[in-house]
Amino acid sequence: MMNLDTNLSAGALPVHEIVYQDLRALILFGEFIPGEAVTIQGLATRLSAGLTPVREAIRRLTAEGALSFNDNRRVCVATLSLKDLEDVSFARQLLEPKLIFMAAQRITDQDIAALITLDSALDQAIFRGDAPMYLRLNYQFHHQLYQLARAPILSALTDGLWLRFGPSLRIVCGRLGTLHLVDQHKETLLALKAGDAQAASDAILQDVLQGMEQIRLGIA
Amino acid sequence: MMNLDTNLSAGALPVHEIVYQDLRALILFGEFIPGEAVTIQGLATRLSAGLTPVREAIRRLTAEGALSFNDNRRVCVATLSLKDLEDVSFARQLLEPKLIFMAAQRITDQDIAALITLDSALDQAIFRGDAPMYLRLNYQFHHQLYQLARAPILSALTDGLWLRFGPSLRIVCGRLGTLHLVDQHKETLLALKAGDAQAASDAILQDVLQGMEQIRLGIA
DNA sequence: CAATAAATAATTTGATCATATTCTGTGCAA
DNA sequence: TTGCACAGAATATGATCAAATTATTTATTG
Repeated sequence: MMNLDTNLSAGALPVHEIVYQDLRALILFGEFIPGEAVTIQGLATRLSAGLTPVREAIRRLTAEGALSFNDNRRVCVATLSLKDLEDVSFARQLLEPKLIFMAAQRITDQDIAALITLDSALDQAIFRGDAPMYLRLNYQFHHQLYQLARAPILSALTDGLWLRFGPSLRIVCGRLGTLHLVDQHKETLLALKAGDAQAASDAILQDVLQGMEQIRLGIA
Repeated sequence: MMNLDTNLSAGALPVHEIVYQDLRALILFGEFIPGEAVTIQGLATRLSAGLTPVREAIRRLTAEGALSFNDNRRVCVATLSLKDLEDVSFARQLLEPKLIFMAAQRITDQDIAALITLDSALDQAIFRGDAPMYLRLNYQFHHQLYQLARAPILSALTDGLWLRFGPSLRIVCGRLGTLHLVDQHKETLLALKAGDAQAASDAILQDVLQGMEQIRLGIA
């Protein structure tokens, strides 16, 4: 007899995929401390999964630089040195404006409306001091723009960079209230509405620089 | 009694690591056709390994964009569209010169000597028409330079790009004899010897452009 | 005797595999 | 065309063994 819980054809995701996404989110939104040990069995228990799927998810995130595989064969959350951060920052400065430039050329009014909604929610989260939500929405804002660029490889590269500094975001959370910065998202949205790809690209560059600087202050 | 085959303390690599490296090399040096199906069991047999380690290696290479995970849950060697190639090329043009610039600032005479040896072997391979060896040595030449830059994150990003166009290199092999191009490796080495980081960086950019163009011609 | 070092035991964790289950596509029959 | 059975493949689990860490005990030395 067919198990009723079984995922049927359409939206069925393998467990290793789900574990990957869950673990990815945990890392991306500062739920882990940089350098923290990650055990296979621990994750299997925490996420109610078998060892093999967890193992697969861990290898994947290791390949993306979110986790590091030690000589002991143990895995821990990657740490980000100041030097590393500069490299991440360098790459983001090159990739992200390009992506936004590409996105700007094919963005629709509907897309822009969605981004505005997202950005409003983001403002709310800051106002409420809801750090976890802020981190999620801020990532989403950028991620949505990457998607619009229709450049899967560049998107993947840039997305991957977030995993590098994700664990360090935990520190930024504390500063949430003290962020009295020029809101580059608003600038970006204005440029997008005006159809000015270069201005949007420039605004995002400023946003990236601001973001990277916040992290630098955090880990310095 | 102790199994004699057992890997002992020192240089023991887990099977999943070995499988990863083997599979990576197969992909990187054009042993697979773009789009070719890759089965877990097939690889396990081919590489004399169990299913779990193979599975882990596959997930890792999927994360790096060398393999693609279909909706069917089947895995195949990633294909590279012209659009994809442009993105890879864009990223390489930004990252690789930077890496070589960094490398040039800390390179030693000994390092340069090693690169010259490598490059000579490369010339020999071209002369002999030994395509597989050419591919390996060409990658090694670049990879060595990445290492010298001491920028693990940028190196990893750039290394990852090779996996994207690796499967397409198979086509370049046929042209080996017809490559009457200015040898940018020699230019790079001269600049490195002269301690001119900018010139080395420029020379590598030319090499990247040449390489990407060869692939473009191949897949067009 | 106290303090440190060495050895050993216990526990945790990782690696791998054999096996059972589920999924996907295909061919056949109604 | 639709439904159903079958083969090939992927998925997932738990068992088993090996390696590494931690805790404990014992020995040694000043």
